[in-house]
Amino acid sequence: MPELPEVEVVRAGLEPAVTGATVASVTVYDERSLRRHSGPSEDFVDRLTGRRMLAPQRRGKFLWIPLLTPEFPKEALVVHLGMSGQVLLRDRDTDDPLTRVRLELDSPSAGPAPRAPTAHRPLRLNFVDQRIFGSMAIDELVPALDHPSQQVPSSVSHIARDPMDELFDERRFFSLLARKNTTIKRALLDQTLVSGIGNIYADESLWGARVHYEQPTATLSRAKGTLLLSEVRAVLAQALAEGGTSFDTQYLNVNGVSGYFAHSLKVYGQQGRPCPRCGRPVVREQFMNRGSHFCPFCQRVR
DNA sequence: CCGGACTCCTGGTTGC
DNA sequence: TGCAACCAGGAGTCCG
Repeated sequence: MPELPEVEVVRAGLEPAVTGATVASVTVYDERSLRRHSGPSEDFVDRLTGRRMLAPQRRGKFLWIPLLTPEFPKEALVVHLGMSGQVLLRDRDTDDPLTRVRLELDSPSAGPAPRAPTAHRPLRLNFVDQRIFGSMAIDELVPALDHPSQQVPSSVSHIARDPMDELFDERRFFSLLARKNTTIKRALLDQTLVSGIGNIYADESLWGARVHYEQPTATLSRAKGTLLLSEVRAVLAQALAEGGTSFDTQYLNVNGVSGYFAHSLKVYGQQGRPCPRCGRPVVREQFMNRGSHFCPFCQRVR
């Protein structure tokens, strides 16, 4: 479900509430949500309980909260929302259906309620996930391959930087596009080439750049590639500014509020409706076992 | 290396 | 109205 803008909305929403917070207790309601954790759920609970949290970080669609140890942060709580995951910040007496993991926190300041003047207030973090494709895990932090003074969870180190990241390696991206024998939408969805893009924003960006999803990357001109990357950035930035895309209550921010970008979608889910540029009908085709939405007139393989 | 099939799941929507 | 089929923002593995 959630792509970069939605995950970033969650990260930013968590930041003021969890930075400096202490984990008072952890309850695992469904062990399947710990599939990516390398030990039993007791190990997950033990390694999280009593720890202090640092500022949440993100790479692509992966989110993590470094955990302070007496020495230095060397572990993090890694969260992936999968298709249907949510992180909700609640008062200590609020329940959410489909909560798979719950953390009770002592938060230093702000939360969903009006700011309390007291130094520490109780806060509940509910990890909600209908389909259980998302996960929580405690993972070791390792130096980032391209920037060893930064740390990333070991399970995230193979993920490329996202196109909004200052250290995104544009030269590497274009050189891989030129070298690989694949098509452009596959490449946009390949999180080891560029991260954060999912099915919605891939379709929206390709429409913006007038590129067909099956355009071979090797024959994509450098000018088109540059245009496409700028469309990706523009679409992600606008979606972030609008709080992400919510079709229903499947995606909500940490306060349970929907995003507005669904109103701005040009082709995703718009099959049969007129292309906003040329007026011809938007088409949906099956691709990679999911839908690809595009305008056959504006977007052609060339 | 590449692509397709298949896996992990639940619940809302669609269509007969 | 009832129920089955279909659909969904992701990502990993395996096999040919």
